[in-house]
Amino acid sequence: MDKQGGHVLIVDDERAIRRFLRTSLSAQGYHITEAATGEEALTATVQSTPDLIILDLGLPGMDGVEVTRRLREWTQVPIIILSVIQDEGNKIRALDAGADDYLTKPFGIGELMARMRAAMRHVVTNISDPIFKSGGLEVDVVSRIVKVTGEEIQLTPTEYDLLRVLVKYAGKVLTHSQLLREVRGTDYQDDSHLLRVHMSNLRRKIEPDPNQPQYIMTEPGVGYRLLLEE
Amino acid sequence: MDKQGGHVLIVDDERAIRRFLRTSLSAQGYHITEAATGEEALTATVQSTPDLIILDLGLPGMDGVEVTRRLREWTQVPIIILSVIQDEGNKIRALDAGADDYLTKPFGIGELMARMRAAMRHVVTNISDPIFKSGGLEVDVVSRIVKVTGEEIQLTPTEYDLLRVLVKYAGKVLTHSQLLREVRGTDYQDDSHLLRVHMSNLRRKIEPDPNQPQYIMTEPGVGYRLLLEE
DNA sequence: CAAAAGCCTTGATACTTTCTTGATACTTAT
DNA sequence: ATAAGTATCAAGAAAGTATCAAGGCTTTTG
Repeated sequence: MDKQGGHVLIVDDERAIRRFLRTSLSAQGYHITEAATGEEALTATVQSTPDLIILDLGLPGMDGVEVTRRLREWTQVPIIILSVIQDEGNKIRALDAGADDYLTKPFGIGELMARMRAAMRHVVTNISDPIFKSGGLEVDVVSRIVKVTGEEIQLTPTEYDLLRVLVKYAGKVLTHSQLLREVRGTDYQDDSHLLRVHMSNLRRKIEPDPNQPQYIMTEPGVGYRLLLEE
Repeated sequence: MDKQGGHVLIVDDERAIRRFLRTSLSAQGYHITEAATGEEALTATVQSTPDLIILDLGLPGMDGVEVTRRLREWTQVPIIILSVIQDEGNKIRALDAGADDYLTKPFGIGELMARMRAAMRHVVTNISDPIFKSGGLEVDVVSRIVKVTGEEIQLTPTEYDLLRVLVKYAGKVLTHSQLLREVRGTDYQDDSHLLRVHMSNLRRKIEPDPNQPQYIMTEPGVGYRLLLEE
C-alpha cells in the first residue's frame, strides 16, 4: 500500500527468516536494520531508532519477552512478536510485557504488513505536533502553520519553504546556495538575488521590525541563520 | 490483572457469544454494553463512549469492516475484530480499514484479554465529540448530516468525503494530493483540477459567500484547510 | 424498459496570487 | 570614497485557482 514505509528493525536468530523479511519489506519501501540476538536488538534500537520492531520470541540468550520488557523501560516503539509457539500463556506474557502484537509462524507476509501498518498508526495519531518556538515565533511543520505572537501568518510556498529549512537547521548558519538548493533545487543555487527578495518578503511578514531582525539574522558574506531562544 | 478495566462494547449477532464475553469480561471488572448489528454498534458507540470495541466480522447487514470504516471516520477507539474467517485477505482488509487487532474464533479468553490490554495501552485520547462545530458549520460524522446556521445541507458523496477529511484534520493544512488520496485513492492524487471543481461545489453549498470563505480556506500553492473557531 | 435525475469528469475561460527580474538605495569594510 | 554585498520596490511573466457548462455514466423513477 503506502510506500516510504519507515524504518524497521528485524530481530531473529535465523538468517533465512531475516533475509526473507528484509526482501519482502524492502520491496514495499521499508528501510531495514537487522539484529540476531537480544543484546544486539537493544543497541540497534538505540542507534537506528526504528519506527517498528519485528521480534522473534525464541532468541538464544535473552529471549523476546525480556527484550520487550527492557525496551519498554524507555521507548514506546511498536513491537510485533513472531513465534512458532501457539501456546496462549506465551502470547499473554509477551503482550503483557509490552508487545503490540503477536503473530505465530508460519504467517502470511500480507498479514504481517497489515499488522505493521496497524501498529504504526497508533504512534502517529496520538502524538501532537512538534512545534518549533523561538521568542514569539511558532512554526508547526506538520500542520504547516506559522504564528507570530499568537497571530497566524500567511506565507507563500517559497517563503514557507525558506522558513522550514531555517527551522530545520535552527541556530546554524545556512549559506545562500544551501538555502536555494533545498528550496528550489540545484538549478537556482547561484541566484542569490532571488533569495534576497524572498527573504525580504518573509521578514516583512514575520519580523516586527525588518530593519532590526529578531528571528532571521543576516550573516554577511555567508548567508542567514535562525535565532534560537529558550 | 487489572480490575476496573474500563468500558467495552461487544458487537456480535450471536447471543451466545455476547453472553460468554459479557460473563468473562464482567468477572475481570469490565463494564459491558452490547450490540447485535452494525447500526446498533454505531449508535452505541456514540451513546456509551466505550474504551474498546470487540467487533464480530460476520454481522448481518453492515459487516464488521464497514462498521470499522464508519467508526474510523471520527474516532480512534480501539477495535478488536473477531471472526471465524482465517483468510488472509479478510484480515488485511479489516486491519487496513482501521481495526487494531484481528482474532480468529475459536480463541482463548486469556489471549483476548491480553490483546485488549495491549490495544488500550495505546489510547491517550478519549472519544471525541462526533459533531464538529466551527462558527455556523456543523458536521455530524456519525449520521452524516451537515448543517449551516441550523439549516441542513445536501451534499454529494464526494463533497461529503472532502468535508469529512477536512474535519478530521481540522485546522491543519491539507495538500491537494492528501485530500485526493483520502477521498478518491492514490490513482487520482494528481488531478487537482478535479479537486477544485468539487471544492467549488462544496463551497457554494456551505459558504455564505464563496468569494470570502468562512470555513474552507485556500492555501495557495499548497492546498486547503478547515478553519477552527471557538 | 425507457425516461429522468443526479453525480462525476473534463474542457474552456476569467481571475488571483506568486515568482522572477531589473532598477535603485542602503550598509559595511577597506 | 569606493567596492562588494545587502535590502527593498515595482512590474511583467508564470503559475495556480475559481467557476461555468457540457458530455457521459450510474441510479432512481414512472
